[in-house]
Amino acid sequence: MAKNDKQEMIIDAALEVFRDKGYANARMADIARRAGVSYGLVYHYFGSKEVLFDLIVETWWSDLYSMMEREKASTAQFREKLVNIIQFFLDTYVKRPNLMSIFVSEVCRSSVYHTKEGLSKFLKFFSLCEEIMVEGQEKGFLNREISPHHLTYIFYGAIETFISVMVLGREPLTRKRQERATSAILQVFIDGAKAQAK
Amino acid sequence: MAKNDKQEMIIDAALEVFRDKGYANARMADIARRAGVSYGLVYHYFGSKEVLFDLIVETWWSDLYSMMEREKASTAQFREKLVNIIQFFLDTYVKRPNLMSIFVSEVCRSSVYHTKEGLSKFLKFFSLCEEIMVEGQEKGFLNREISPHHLTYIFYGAIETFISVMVLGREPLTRKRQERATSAILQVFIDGAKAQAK
Amino acid sequence: MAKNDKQEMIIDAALEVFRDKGYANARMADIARRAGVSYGLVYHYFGSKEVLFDLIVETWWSDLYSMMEREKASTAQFREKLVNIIQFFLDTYVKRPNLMSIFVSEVCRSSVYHTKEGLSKFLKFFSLCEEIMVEGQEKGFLNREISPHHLTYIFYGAIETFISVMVLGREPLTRKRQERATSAILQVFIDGAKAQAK
Amino acid sequence: MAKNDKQEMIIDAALEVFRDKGYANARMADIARRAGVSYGLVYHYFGSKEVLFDLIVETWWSDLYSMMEREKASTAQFREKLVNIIQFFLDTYVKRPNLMSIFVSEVCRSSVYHTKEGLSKFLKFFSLCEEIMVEGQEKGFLNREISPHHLTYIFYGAIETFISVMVLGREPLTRKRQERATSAILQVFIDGAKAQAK
DNA sequence: GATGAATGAGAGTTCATTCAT
DNA sequence: TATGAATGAACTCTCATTCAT
Repeated sequence: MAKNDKQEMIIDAALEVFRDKGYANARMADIARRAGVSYGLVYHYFGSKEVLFDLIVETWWSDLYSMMEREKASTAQFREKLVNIIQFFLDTYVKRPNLMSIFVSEVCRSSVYHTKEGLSKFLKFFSLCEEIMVEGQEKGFLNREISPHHLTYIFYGAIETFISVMVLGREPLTRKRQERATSAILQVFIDGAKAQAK
Repeated sequence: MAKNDKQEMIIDAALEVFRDKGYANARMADIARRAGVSYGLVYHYFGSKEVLFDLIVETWWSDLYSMMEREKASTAQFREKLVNIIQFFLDTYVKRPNLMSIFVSEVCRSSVYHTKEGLSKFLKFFSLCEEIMVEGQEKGFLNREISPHHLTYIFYGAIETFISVMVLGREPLTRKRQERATSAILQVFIDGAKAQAK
Repeated sequence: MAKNDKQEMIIDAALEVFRDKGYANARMADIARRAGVSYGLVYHYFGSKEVLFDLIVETWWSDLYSMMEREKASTAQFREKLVNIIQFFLDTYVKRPNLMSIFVSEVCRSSVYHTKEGLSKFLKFFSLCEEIMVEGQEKGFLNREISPHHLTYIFYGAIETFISVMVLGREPLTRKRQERATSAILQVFIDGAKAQAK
Repeated sequence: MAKNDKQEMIIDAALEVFRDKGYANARMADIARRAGVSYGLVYHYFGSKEVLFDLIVETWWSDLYSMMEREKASTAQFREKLVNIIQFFLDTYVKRPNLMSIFVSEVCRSSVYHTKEGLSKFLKFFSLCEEIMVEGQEKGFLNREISPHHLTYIFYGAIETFISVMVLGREPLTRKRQERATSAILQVFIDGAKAQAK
């Protein structure tokens, strides 16, 4: 108990510090101080700054892949799958805002992160997303003439930009805003933004 | 001549080093070495790492704003304006790949960058983009029921994700791919990704 | 123990290095080397060169003020108070020669020191000294027609010049010399230097 | 003409910069900028920072020695000689305040200065002063029982402290204050500060 | 005479990490 | 488990000085 307590306090502190300062400017001493432990203990449990960071980021990827695999295997309607993907991001923003911030600010575009094995993490996600898009095409929901790559970029780009704007502005996300965002993304992605014919 | 030569060599070297290592891990000595000058000279001309970085990023924002203002004021068809915005990003990727990389990796999501006045730079861009979306709604091209904020996020998110994937994968961009990407974004944004009725 | 040992070793080393090279030319690496520790440890304990220097100088001011307050409050004869003030400086020269050197060379006239809050430190000392001079006037020992400012400058100037000459010449101060200096200062200050009438 | 103009502008600028920042923190670029010339020209004329500083300080010593030699050789009354010495310092403070500031802040106590041949400069001055004190004793003005060393320290210490207080406080010196300071120093030095018998 | 581009030794400081206790 | 003293590589930045023009 006590052991897990301290470990979790360190991880929580790390989430805050990485969010506030970014990986490069986060100091182990900051993390230890915010967790209320000595920095020796951070090393005792986590070995290095990089390991601690990777551990945190790994929980994100792991959750993301789980969700994507689940949707891929699911028998739900295609539209429902898209909704679930959008909701996953928005829910994570609500429930684990620090993790979401770190993903946006330190992972999804960071050259530093990508010098490591980071690119492959993304490619795996994109690949899962593409499979779902292919399924949408095969089931007759999506236009077969548009490449699944492109579909993925547009769909994911919309979500990521939404999330990023909220992260950067530290905006709260109410249930109502969440629904409106979801439906806006879906509507444009499926039906386009053009003016409705009467 | 000689003077501008050296200054430009330093800026070019900085573009490469910032692209490769990111702001935090870029060393002034790297930049100087790659430019073939002493690091004293980098300070002679640019004062500090931060100033040098800001100078580079400023050229990006300045070009971006110019383009957006031009499109806003233009009398071209709405669809044409969207095409021009997309082309601006793709052209910059082709002509100034290092600048584009830095924007993607160090600016558009960097927590470090956003602790400074960075957020306002984005808001200004989004605001210009929204004005164009509003124009599209007023001219009857775009659905008035979707908020201009949302339209902006979706449109820009698609572009940014395209660019990011190319940057991270260091992919070349042929004219043909450029055209296909443009039309994919436009088609989905305007008409949606749903399967075409026969 | 060990902790205080190292801290004191660093302070002692700093006293030597600041004395030998002055603040501006003292290198933190010198201090660390002379203390037999890494320079990281100097920063661990003292944060910066300036903090370390200020800490040292503060001990001087603090001791000086304590002595002056003590004399002010004392019920001793006025002449005795002057003797005690002179003795304080001479004793400090004997017991803490490095501190005295630093005061003479780096504080009492240093433009660098005075750009900080240094001037006020002096004014406080002068002010305490003046109060004692006023007391001397009120008790009928000192000539009321001479301004307490002037009395202070002359009295203190004599002491400081004695000390400075010893510091600059690295002269030893025997008990006997100490007594002769004290009585010379007192005699001239009180009775003047003019030839004695027979 | 033009040549001397620039040289003098550089020296004047150096006086200001050395006064404001002290030798260690004065930058050649500051001096050049304040003189309105390139820093290459400062080197062209003066060779190095140290040479420039020494040149300035040398004018002080040279003027001081001239005055002291003049007084030594003079047939004036002893008291008059003391007055002239005091006046020399006060006049220099009025006419060349920057030079006086530099002497007080950077020369008279600076350990940096004294690592060079600085101490001998002082000893020469003290030696001249002592000769005058000896003359005072021999002519029956000064008490023969007080060592000429001590007489020198007390007399000079009074002057230096007066000057220092004005320098540090950047106080103006009116003719009236000048007279009062002179007579206070003289009175105490000759007759002492003790209360006058009625 | 005059400029300022160019150099690079050198200094302060940071901070991840180790390890004795 | 837990601490924080201790280390030193690494980095940014300064600035006196040189020298081609």
